[in-house]
Amino acid sequence: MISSSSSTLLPKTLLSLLKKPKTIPRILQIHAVSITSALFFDPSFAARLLFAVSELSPTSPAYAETVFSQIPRPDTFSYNTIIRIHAHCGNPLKAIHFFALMRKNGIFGDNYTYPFVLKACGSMLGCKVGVLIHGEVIKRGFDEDLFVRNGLISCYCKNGEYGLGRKLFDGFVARDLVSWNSMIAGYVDYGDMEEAQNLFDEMPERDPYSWTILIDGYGKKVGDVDRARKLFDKMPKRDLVCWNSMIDGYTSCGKMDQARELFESMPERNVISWSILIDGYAQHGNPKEALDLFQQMLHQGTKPDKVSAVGAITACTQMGALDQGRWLHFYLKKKKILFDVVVQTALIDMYMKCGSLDLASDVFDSMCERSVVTWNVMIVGLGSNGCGRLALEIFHKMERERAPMDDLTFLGVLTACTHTGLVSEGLEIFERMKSEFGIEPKVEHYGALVDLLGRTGRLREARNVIGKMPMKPTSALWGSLLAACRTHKCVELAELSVEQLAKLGADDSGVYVLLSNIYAGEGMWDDVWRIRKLMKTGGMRKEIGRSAVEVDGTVHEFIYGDSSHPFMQEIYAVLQDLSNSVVSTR
DNA sequence: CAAGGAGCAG
Repeated sequence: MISSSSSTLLPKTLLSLLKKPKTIPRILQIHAVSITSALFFDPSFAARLLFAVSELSPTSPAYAETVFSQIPRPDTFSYNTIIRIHAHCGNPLKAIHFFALMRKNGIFGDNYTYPFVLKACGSMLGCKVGVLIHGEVIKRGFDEDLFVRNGLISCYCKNGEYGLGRKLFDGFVARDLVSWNSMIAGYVDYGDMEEAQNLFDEMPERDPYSWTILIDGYGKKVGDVDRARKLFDKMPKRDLVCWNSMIDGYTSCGKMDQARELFESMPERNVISWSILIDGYAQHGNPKEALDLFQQMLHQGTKPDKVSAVGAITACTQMGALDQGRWLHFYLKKKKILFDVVVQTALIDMYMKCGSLDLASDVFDSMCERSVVTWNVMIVGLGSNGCGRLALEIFHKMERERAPMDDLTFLGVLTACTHTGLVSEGLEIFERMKSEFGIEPKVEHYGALVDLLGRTGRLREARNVIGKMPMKPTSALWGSLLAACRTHKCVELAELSVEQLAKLGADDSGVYVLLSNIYAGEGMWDDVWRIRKLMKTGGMRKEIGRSAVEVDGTVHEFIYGDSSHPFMQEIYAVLQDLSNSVVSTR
């Protein structure tokens, strides 16, 4: 038991306590005062503490940096430790930064340094830095070290230079399992399963890593999940990771039954196994099952992490299940699941799609860090809830804060403008999109522009947008022009749209229904009958419209023409009321 | 006086 400290502990005592990684978080908390004074009095204490922090899982890079800054004259070991932490936590730039700092201070590192640095290069910095490091490795005589050499292979392979990796691999006098595995992973990453399989067959011995690389490759890279399964069944010794990988192979191609079967027969599971399945159900249109599974996971005593939490939130979003979403939000807060940008963004999206603008805004306002996705979700959410002005406000806030934007930001703003009829504002932003923000409009943006103009009756301009856009117009573009023609009664452009849709092979029943409605509206009955006949001979049928909503935890489904819902009368009364009030506000 | 390279969820 760690006693709560009234007196200050000596650095030596603290260090002996820090030997057990599991208790470190508590020690950091309880003995914060002692640690501060130890940092002050014992010059080597910070270095030891830094190492202790690096052993934590999850590590806190921010805390590690604070500790690092307390080290008076960091040696190679301390630099290695801070570089390792950052490389491991996915901060490659930071890792390289400390590598550079080390060099600046006249320390050149040892053969322990390079594998960390190479990992950082491999993950995102590109192999140009890798090539530089390679030169450095040779210069310092570390090129005989297998750890370093394997690090180089993986760095090259992860940057698409698998040829360079292979050259290194072939030149090895000695290889170990990791050399083989790194090379095979390189081929799999590149999508060359044949070469990967060849190497795999040539291997003198294999471990679960080797098998998993191939299973994962067949399952996700090439979608040959049956081949992956054959390998899986042949494996002599299976570990947790390869089970998860196999399950993920099934979920990523939508074979949820097989995934579930495998999941049920697992000897042990971790939070990743649950997350894979939860997310799989959420991604493949079975959010109810995803939520059930999430509950099962809690029941079974597995603590959810950020990933599984996001999966469950997404499932709520898809079902429009506000109550369950709110409960989840509350639960995550209570259990102190880390709230990062991704989780919070998922919550905003959920609240928006459930129509709860206030709760969404609460989360948004409480965030100290926001990603592009966060802003986008906010803008899209406000727009689709009919608050175009508010969406524009968020966009302008983004501008003021110089937050990075992407194409989805603009798509969101344009759509928001369309829904609220803010034509001039939308046009202005479309103009500035390329000139000021340097973002090239895609087909979707032109589509939004056509919608924006079309819905307010500026059909000629909408048609000109389609005519002048730099890429080939898609069927969706003609479709929205057609829809606009229906609202604003323009037979000529409607016929043109249908003609173009037919050329693109996108003339489904809905298209002809629209056209015949337009004819009917203009009293052109001959044309109406012509279209109806055309539809009948073409074997087309109107698709049935349906929607679903959650109330008090129950999901209600509505199908066009179906009157089996117990509250049908009341529902229609409300609808009548709503349409009356819409008419009166116009 | 401690440490490194390869595989699974977003």
